[in-house]
Amino acid sequence: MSSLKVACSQCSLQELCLPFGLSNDEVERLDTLIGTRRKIPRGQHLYRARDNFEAIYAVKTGFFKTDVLLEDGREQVTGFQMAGELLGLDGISGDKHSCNAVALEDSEVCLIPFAQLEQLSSEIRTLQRHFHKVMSREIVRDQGVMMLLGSMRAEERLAAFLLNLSQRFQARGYSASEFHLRMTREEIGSYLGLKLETVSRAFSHFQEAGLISVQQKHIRIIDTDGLRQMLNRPASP
Amino acid sequence: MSSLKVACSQCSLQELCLPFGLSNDEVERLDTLIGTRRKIPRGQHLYRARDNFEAIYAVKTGFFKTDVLLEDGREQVTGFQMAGELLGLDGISGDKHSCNAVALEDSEVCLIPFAQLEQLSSEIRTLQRHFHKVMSREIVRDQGVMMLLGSMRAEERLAAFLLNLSQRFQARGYSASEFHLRMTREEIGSYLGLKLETVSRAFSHFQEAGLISVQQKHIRIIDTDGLRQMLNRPASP
DNA sequence: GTACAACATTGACACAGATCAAACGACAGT
DNA sequence: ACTGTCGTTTGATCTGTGTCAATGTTGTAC
Repeated sequence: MSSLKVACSQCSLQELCLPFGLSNDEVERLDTLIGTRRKIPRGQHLYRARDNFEAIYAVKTGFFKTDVLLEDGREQVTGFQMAGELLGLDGISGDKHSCNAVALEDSEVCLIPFAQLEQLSSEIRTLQRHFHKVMSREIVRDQGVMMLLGSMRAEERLAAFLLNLSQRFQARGYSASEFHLRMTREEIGSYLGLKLETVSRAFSHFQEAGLISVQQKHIRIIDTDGLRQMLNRPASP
Repeated sequence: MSSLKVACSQCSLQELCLPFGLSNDEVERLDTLIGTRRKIPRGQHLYRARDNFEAIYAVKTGFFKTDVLLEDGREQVTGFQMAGELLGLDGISGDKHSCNAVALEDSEVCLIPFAQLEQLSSEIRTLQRHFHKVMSREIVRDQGVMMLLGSMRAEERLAAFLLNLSQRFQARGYSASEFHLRMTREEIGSYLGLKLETVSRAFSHFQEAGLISVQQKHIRIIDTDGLRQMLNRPASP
């Protein structure tokens, strides 16, 4: 786990990440606080539930999952995070992390000491505002996941998941229609409240229907509108 | 919808609400910002999805639900809020509310203009800190709901729900073992990702098992530990 | 190149919870 | 007290997804 100097002002993810909306001057002040980058090899934890909380993390490169474990071993994946997204907001409330964050591929994160971030955000209005928006966006995202888990059927969930990934890849300059899944069917299933076999069958079915093409972890979206129409389909007559 | 002057410094909910941890002086500064209280009769909306966001709300008395609606009419209840809890944090991210907030009984809320709250929280360190904790707590709560919806069986979900309500009533000085549900079976079901019939059957089953007594909306918890043991029960052989 | 381990697909069957339906209870308005 | 409405309970049946099991595929270590 090496660490090196890094600067938001040089970072191509500015517009997706914490510095969004800041002036050049302000980004430079943010730089003074974001001291180090950390490499997390695939499979390793960035933090674990019950670890002390002192910093949040911005994904610089790579891909993470967050999950919560029940005593009996059941796992719930609560999210997948990609470049520019923040990790660790769960820790603020109780000074301990409440979930695990695991790298799904070799990744790098920028470490943002939280006490200093609070200090700086009380000085820089736009930073404060943006940080609040980021936290709120997380709450809204969670509402969406609840909708998905509480009211949608298996194939709707998977369609929503694929469309969401597609849109996030696109926002990062990657193809919206072709990408590589970093997570296993089991992790997708855990996130969507389904078993891995159900996920696999839904993939196959989408492929048969000509909506996507699947080869293991490689996904190509052929018919985005068709996928969208999979949503809002309560029952199937 | 009447409005009247109100002060945190006089409020018995201080310890559960936004002023938590503030000094007397600081609470008085908070008073200057929390101008009005609003009465919301049962069944009325406090706000709706897509309403402009300008304030958050603290529940002074009463009981709310928040929900998200899909175009096809499906509803997902995303939470129930009681005295001292904040409503509206979802609106910060997009300057519009992303869910509906409905009073489940005649209620009163304190209106907290958000721009002013941000201003004050940049001046009062403990307020800033506490506000961040409140937002983070919401994120952690949502993780719990995801766990519930994604990995638990019907009776586990209901047991978790009852224990959660019980604990929150207790924190407000009410009985932990005896309370009145403000929501219908359908609303509970929507929150828990179940149909109302399943909720009703689970209540009946808990009653037969001697864990609780149910008479319509009146609940008495007889065996808290028994209820707790309903959790962490993956499968039944 | 071969062998192994991890992950993915597919099929057959089981079951938890959904759906459909009927009856019951509580409460509000007359 | 009577009636209608809304919410709840309970039963019978159906079905989407889980479970169990076998086979296929990919990537890695030797």
